[in-house]
Amino acid sequence: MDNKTAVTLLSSIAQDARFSIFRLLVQAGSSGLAAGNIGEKLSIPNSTLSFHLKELSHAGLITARQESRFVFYFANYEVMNGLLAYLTENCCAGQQACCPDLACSSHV
Amino acid sequence: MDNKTAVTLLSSIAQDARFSIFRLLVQAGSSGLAAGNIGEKLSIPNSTLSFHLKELSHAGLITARQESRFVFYFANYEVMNGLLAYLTENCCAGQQACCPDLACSSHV
DNA sequence: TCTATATTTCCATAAATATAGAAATATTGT
DNA sequence: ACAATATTTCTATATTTATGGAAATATAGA
Repeated sequence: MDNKTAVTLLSSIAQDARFSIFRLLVQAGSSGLAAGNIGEKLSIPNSTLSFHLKELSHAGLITARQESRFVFYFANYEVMNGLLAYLTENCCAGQQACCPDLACSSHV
Repeated sequence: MDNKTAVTLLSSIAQDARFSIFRLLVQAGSSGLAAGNIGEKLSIPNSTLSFHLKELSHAGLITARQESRFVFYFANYEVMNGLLAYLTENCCAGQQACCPDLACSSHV
């Protein structure tokens, strides 16, 4: 993970619609959600939805899989975790205990 | 933390210059960095830097403190951790073990 | 192949964001 | 008050990103 990748990933969820989409997919878990289903739940028009889904999948945060007539989308947990790890990794920068609670446990 | 706040925070670091600035401040730790110092290290013109510093501090990710003739900036670890916690909090969505490694430890 | 349904591309437009020079505004030491 | 230094605002411009209707492209069942 480098800055460029991190910024791309962050940009992909730093937007209302896409943040909501990602959360929905996170909650849907391994069964995923069909594109139409997402658009319905969030009241997003087809073309707009498609645009955002492409942004997310292009960044690598979600994955698409054709299933029958539908295209199912899934949250990519590993990539998300990679991003979080990268962020938390530098959160203490040597000096301990700058992160009071939880987030920094990753690189203990 | 709600979606709106999360998106604002994410937007504030989802940008090359600001991501670099934030990292620099994270590494600087409790001693912080003067604005001019940041601009020098990252080769960012005054006005551009000021714009980005305002974005970050407005979002709440960094804090400013006047010290002598300089304005020192500091990473706001707590806010950052709050964001990470919010992200990881929903990363498993009930079903366990969807987050193989580290990031999800926060809400165990 | 025809039809119905699902999703994506095309397109034009709108809105938000980033950039940096120049001028204005602090702040402090003398 | 003056001079020196630091930072911010103002301004215009450039660039990127978001939006959604309409048309095009899948996909699969009959």
